[in-house]
Amino acid sequence: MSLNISRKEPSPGVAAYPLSDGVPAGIGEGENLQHRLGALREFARTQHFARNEAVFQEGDRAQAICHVVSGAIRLCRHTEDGRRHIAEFALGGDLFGVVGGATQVFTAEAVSDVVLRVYPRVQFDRLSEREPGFRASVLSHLSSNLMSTQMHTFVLGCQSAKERLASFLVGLAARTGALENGRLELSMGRQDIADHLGLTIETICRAVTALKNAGLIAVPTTHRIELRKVDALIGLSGGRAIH
Amino acid sequence: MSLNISRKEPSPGVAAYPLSDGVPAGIGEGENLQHRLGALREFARTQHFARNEAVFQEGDRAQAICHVVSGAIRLCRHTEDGRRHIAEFALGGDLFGVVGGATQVFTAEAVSDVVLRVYPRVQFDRLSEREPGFRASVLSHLSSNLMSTQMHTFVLGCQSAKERLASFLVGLAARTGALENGRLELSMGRQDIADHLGLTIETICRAVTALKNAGLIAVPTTHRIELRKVDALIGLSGGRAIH
DNA sequence: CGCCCCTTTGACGTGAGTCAAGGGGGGTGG
DNA sequence: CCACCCCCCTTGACTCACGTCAAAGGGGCG
Repeated sequence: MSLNISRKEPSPGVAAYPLSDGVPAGIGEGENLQHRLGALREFARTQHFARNEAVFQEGDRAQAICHVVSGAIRLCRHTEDGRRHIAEFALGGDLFGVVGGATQVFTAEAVSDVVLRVYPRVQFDRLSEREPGFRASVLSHLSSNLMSTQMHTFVLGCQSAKERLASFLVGLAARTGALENGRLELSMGRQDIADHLGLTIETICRAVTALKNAGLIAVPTTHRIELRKVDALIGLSGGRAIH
Repeated sequence: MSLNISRKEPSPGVAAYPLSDGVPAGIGEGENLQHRLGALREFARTQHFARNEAVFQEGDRAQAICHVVSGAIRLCRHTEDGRRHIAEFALGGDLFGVVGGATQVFTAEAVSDVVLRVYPRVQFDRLSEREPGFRASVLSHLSSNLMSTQMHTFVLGCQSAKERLASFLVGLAARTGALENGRLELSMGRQDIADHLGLTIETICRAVTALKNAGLIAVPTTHRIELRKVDALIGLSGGRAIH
């Protein structure tokens, strides 16, 4: 298995490099992890969380694999002195809680009202022991995740505020299919974006304004962004999307 | 899945599968991936690379899994406008080239003179298809990698220059066993450290000087650092090591 | 209608980047 | 064995992007 990183499929989660096409990919294996979880549907339960409610905390015993049905989740860490880092946003279709040891590595909080499909880890682990194809899917999922995280690392290490914002918007658009029509729905607030990109909320605001003034985006409402010059945005982002 | 993460050495792991729940962390598996590669020894060849020589380039066809016998490798990306990001340093005993699709995601270059043990990917893939335990090791390896990368993301997103340097030194010390005696050998130059931490070489120099003046480290030679106040360094690093 | 929370903008401060000018160590050649 | 040179590291002076602090808008909901 070449640990192939599925480099295509826009919508149902996983996509790591939405922008780089071309590579004959194929984690063989056929189905993605979300799909395969269907095998555990009898063990799953559906749960609702209100905006800002915590699903689990860093350090909690890891007991659940979560599938976002609707809404958005932020996976983050807090430091004693109040800094916060958001590693990732899980959107509709995405999984979280998969990676880690016996305890959760991140705190998971609802960005907006959220519906989750929750699978017991015990069953999940059991299935991956029994079913090689399932484990392959896990591997593929992990692999995608790793690529995304490495992308993020690059963004944080090398890019300016405007570039980071462009990377974020393009990445989000690629995940939600908004690259087609340019209409992007932001479920998270400016502070969340800031903590994801290693910037402050004021800098995010100024970067948004700058992109708007440059005609690259329009901002009809705070939580809706229209991509007006996608190519320019992709250029700014360095041609590599975050997520 | 428990995808146990910690790279913590003593790995007298027991679990039959890394996915088994609740097992005390520590790369279970008994054997790690490096060890399991022994099964492919008949296909391996040993190669030498001089300082700054490239092992492969980003975009090359991915054909090899590499095991660092001695020396150090940097895994990096370049942008058109000359920025460079070093995702990771592979030190003696580490593997690289495992993750990715049909093409390399990173450029790999020798930081110092290097000896590699190179395994053909074809054989590697074949083995992981045949041998579930092997695939489990791959998964475990990936998982470690992901945790490291997420750590790195946190460092880049939240920390100041001095904190980043402390994180780097502590992480490196933890990997090389230098936490014991505090004697740390830096195979990479200041520019490499800068590109790894998202800073400039001048900022690295100033941060080194600052830590030195604060008595946290001593710098007998450019490439040797002695950790004088490990606790303080760990405190600065936020208590979480990079690698 | 009005409150509250989030966002936006402005004015100013600062940590890191940039530019430039020395050092110093190790390898090479004489 | 010494001396020179080259490359990298270090330091200083100045700039600038981003952070901080403060205050003024909105927009949604009671």
